[in-house]
Amino acid sequence: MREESTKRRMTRQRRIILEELRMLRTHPTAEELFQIVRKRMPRISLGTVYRNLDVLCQSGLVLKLESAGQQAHYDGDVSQHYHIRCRRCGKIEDVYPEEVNGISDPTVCRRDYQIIGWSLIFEGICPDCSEDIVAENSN
Amino acid sequence: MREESTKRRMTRQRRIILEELRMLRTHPTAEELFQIVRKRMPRISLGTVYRNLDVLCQSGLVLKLESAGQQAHYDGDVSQHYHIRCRRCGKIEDVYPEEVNGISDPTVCRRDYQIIGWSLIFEGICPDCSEDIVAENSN
DNA sequence: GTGCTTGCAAAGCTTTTGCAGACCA
DNA sequence: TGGTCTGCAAAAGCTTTGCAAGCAC
Repeated sequence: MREESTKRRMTRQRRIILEELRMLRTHPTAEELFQIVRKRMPRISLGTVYRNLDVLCQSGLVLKLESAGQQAHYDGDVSQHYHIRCRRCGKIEDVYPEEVNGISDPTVCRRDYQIIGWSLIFEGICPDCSEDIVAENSN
Repeated sequence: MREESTKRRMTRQRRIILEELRMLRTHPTAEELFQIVRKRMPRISLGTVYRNLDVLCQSGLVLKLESAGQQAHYDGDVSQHYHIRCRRCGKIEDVYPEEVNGISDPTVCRRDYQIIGWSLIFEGICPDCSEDIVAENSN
């Protein structure tokens, strides 16, 4: 069965979540963003924040920074840039392309951090799944 | 109070977990590795697998792939390489340095995948935490 | 009016932890 | 023998989901 694309609606909740996230220079968790949005919409629920962040990610308007086992962080800036995470407090900050001098020598990226390591992860659709998707859509 | 370094023991469980992980070319979750190790040690518990993977990561013998979706994945190969994750099935595969032609043009990384994006995450200790650590150790 | 979305609360999943007994060095 | 480690089970923490009412289009 072909998956129909769902018609999204720009609800007040969705708009405010996006607005607030874009105003932040930090990369809040869903919970943190919930606390912020709550000031403008006291009755909004955490579940709604999660649902909307998910929709916004799928639309490409928001970036989800996943870190397994812990809380995901969200980024309202989808332009090309990288991140640095503090292994102790979990805070995530931006790293801009001009700060990085190549993946083979990434130690010189932010002078104020003690760099321990880095990871480069590509995202895509594997050959098996590509086949499945084609099969699904040919029904 | 200064943290004393703990004396680690190479128990049968720890050894087998490391052995099995090193034999795999995949990057299993704790649960998956648990199922594998279980065949050799039927009474091992999932908690033990988690605890040992944590110890092995701290020793630098194992890599924890956190930014890899919901569950953490573990890698027994700690030599320099990158990863690619399928956004549909969650599978993680290796990407070797020679396949990557620079972070500004990462689309040419694996011909058999449809690349959607990539992320570069640095890990370190932020300035605030560095201060805290110094303060803690000066007691 | 249709059907996507919300608030609320409960459920689900992954990971962590407390404890008593077991085991490595 | 001492202190680390294990198995078991319960707890913790983050995220998802079911449902009836609400709202965007």
